[in-house]
Amino acid sequence: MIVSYHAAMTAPSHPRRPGPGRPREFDTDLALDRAIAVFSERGYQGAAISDLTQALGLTAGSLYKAFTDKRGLFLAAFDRYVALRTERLRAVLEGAPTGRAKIKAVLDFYADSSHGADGRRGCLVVAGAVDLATADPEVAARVTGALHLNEGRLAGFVAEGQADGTVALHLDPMATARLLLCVLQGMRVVGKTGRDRMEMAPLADNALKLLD
Amino acid sequence: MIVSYHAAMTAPSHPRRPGPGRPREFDTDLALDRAIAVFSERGYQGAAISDLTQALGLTAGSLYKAFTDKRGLFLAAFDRYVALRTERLRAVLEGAPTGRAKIKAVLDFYADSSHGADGRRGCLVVAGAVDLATADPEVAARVTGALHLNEGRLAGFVAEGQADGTVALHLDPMATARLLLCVLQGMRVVGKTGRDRMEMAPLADNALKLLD
DNA sequence: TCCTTTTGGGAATGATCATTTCCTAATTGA
DNA sequence: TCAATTAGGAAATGATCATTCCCAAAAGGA
Repeated sequence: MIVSYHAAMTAPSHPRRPGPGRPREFDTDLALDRAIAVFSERGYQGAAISDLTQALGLTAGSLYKAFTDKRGLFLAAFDRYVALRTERLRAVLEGAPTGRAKIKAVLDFYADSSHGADGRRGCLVVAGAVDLATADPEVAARVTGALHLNEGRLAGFVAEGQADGTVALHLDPMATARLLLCVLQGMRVVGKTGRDRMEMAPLADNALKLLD
Repeated sequence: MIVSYHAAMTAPSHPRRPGPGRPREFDTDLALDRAIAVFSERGYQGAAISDLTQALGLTAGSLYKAFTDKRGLFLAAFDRYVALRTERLRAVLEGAPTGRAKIKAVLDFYADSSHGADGRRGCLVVAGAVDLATADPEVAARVTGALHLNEGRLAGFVAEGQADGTVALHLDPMATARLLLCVLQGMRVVGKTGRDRMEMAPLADNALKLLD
């Protein structure tokens, strides 16, 4: 019997329809949250099933019944990671009135995610890019998709800023968005070496110069 | 008998003193060049010894006699990678007269390394950061060292640009260097998803706005 | 020439890993 | 209440992996 004292990190997936059979005793989202941490820290091949069963509090049998595969678990964790980050980003974006303010919020969000223990843990998209982009076409497609999603969001904010007068008109929204994307992903790489807030936070403000 | 048709990628390591015993039949630097490619593409744990022996054209016995360990091979490949990149960077820097021109050269160099097949292959420093930064303190120290080396170089160029009038004086050299470092490492991550030159090259010019 | 040393090569080894299997338990639906 | 279905659990399995061992070969030094 597994008892979850901590709820999942929010963003519940589609609730399971009851159906026949013994009900699942663990919270899938909570398990995926922990899988995200293990895969982010150790990489895909560096995360052994025994590491995962221990971190998720599951036996190998339950893990395989729920997620088919180590690869299936990674894909589920990846999808949840992207959904979770998207939701947190949306929350952070709520107060931002202008295109520039939205880009500032995104930069702050990534600077915050890239320092201290969270920074050391790293980004699952980056881990997927490094460990599986050349070996697993389906993971590669998801990594590409996640980056393009981000790039598109940023391009939208640049265009929005150009419309509201907070971003220079001479900039190419796509090229600027791609550069901002590099700044964000670069923060995640640099953050893996353990930087503090004093080092990362100022990057966000300085990067805004790219919008002038 | 192993015959090397291609010389190593330049930057020979310290030549081996002859000593007694059967002479080594393979070129250590060439072998390391190939190990760099395998580790960069597949990550540390994703690169099996059988992958490495095949790519290096060595048997497991020879590999272990020369490099002790899989870890030892990775460390040797890492050191060679950093040395090789440093030398190529130095070459690219030769024609650059001002601080700004040097930073432009660095950005161009990374944009070039991050597109096409080389971009897909990826950066060994990024791979080390993702796969081993939390698990292997010695590798973590080398990754940190490589990034700090780069950061310090960039800070020097910023200060140089401030002295020669090509970089704005109000900028903090360290903070600006750290932001440029994020741009560079971010290019390497984004490049893993297979971007072409048209996408990556303009990033270098646009990033120069950070120096105004 | 012979001894020492180091390498090349390939098979053997032992560990680790991902996955499966089998049994028990807990549900739903009839 | 019973059949069908699904989950929990732990041991077993088979594959893969990193590493070692052993032997033949190629050098230097005495």
